Amino acid sequence: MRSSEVARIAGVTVRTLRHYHALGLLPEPPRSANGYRDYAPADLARVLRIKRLASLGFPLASIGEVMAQVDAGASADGPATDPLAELDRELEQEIARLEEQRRVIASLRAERLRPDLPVPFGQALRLLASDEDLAGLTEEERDTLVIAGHAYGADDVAELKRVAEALEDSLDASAVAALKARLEALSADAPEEERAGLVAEALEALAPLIPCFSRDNWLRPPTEGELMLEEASRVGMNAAQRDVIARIERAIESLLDGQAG
Amino acid sequence: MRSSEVARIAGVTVRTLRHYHALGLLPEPPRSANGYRDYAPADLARVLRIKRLASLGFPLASIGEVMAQVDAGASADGPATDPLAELDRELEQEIARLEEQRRVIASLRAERLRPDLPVPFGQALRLLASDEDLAGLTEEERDTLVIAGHAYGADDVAELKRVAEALEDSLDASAVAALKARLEALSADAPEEERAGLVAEALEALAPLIPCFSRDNWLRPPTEGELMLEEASRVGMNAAQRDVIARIERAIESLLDGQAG
DNA sequence: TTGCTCCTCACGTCACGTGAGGTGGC
DNA sequence: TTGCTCCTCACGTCACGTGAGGTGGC
Repeated sequence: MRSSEVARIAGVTVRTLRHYHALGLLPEPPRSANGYRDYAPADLARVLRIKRLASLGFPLASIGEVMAQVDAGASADGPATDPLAELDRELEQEIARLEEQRRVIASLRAERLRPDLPVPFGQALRLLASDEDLAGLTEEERDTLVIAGHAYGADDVAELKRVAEALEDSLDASAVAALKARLEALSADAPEEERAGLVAEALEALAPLIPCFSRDNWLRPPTEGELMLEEASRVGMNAAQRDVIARIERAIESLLDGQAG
Repeated sequence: MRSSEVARIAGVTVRTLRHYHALGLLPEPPRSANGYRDYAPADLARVLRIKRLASLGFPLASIGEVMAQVDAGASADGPATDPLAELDRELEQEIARLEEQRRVIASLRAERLRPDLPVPFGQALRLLASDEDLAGLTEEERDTLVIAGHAYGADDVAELKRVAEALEDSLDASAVAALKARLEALSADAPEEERAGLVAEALEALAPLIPCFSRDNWLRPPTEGELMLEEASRVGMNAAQRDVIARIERAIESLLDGQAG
């Protein structure tokens, strides 16, 4: 019979038959006088077997072997490596992967988190910033958050959450906003007096948070990701602004270091 | 920074970065004097965002749009078509497909059926033939079964099961085997007398099964698959054998046709 | 000169889909 | 001559992996 008949009856396309030929899964039938392929019922049967095994999830590359094993009568001797069992394990793993994706998606949707941030980081962020805060971020701030989301480990996120809880009742939001505005307005050639003032006021405002900070997190050598995070957070800052930030960080570090002694 | 740094920190390969460039997902950074790409923190952030969205299951081709939608602040206006919801539906369907495959595999394993036959057909076959029967099939017989498995619909399988049940208590297995042997031994030039005798004896032996046969199944016009099935079942038979089979079938058909009147 | 890092093609993967361009029987 | 069916390349899909072959700074 013609290729189109085989294809129609088997429910595949002619191209599929060619593909099976190319893979060596289906033998090339003899040609009739006009060069058309002339298939026998055995070829149809083989196509049907291939189709069924493929529908179970076997890759075509392994179906030849599976069919040979079935034909050899894998029933009696108890096959050393059961292809069905192996395939089942793979399907199980694939399903587990997809279900994990769905769980993450469900969390993102339920908590209205940014889908391009890790869920735990996004949750911590929720405690620190309102929807409007997040909507009003500059591109640089958003990129910094994305890099932080990647660089922060579980302990960093825990620290973030502690800070967030402390913030709720101990911090004066308008004071923080005022400090942030003054830092942004700081010109590159700001005098030492102005810088030192900013550092001191910032440390005073941050004082209630110091106990939340983790000595481990602050004093261990930074990872590559954390270095990139610092770089990202300083994009667009001038020398004076970087100086002030660095001095605040060093002050916090020495406070934490002193705690231990 | 260099491409290898970005790749290492982001946990991808340099080739992946090139791929994102080629897709237009990641802008080409400026080159330094030696022609090396010089990435900014914003590029790292973009790679991280792409990676995370890809890990959720978004195809790369749609991630550009998803990121734009996230940046546009899809939070306030309630996005007309939520990409996360759509993705979740697709994942759900994919999981359902894989679970169906696992269910079929579980049936095949539990009932020790041939994995290249449909489960219901294999179950019916189990009632008709023992493991040894199936192991002793010729290639032609096996191919015929495979094609039958595909050609038979639910009603054909039901008929098969009725026949199997009737067989258990009403049929003489040795008589059937003897008839089969005589048919196989029939020479192409067998005289009419011998043929007619075989037809009559076969009909007598099959008599208890006639009530199990479905008038609908036997008298409706055959499908293409059924025609191929008949062709497959006659592979290797000579003219006399085909004649005998055809006469048995016609006799059964006229019996069933008569039932209705 | 020997490594190391970067660069640009370009083919391979998986199971086919989809033309493109040509031929034989009605 | 016009359709219809078959044929053989051969590129495209998806997200990169994997060389191949060349270059620049130590």
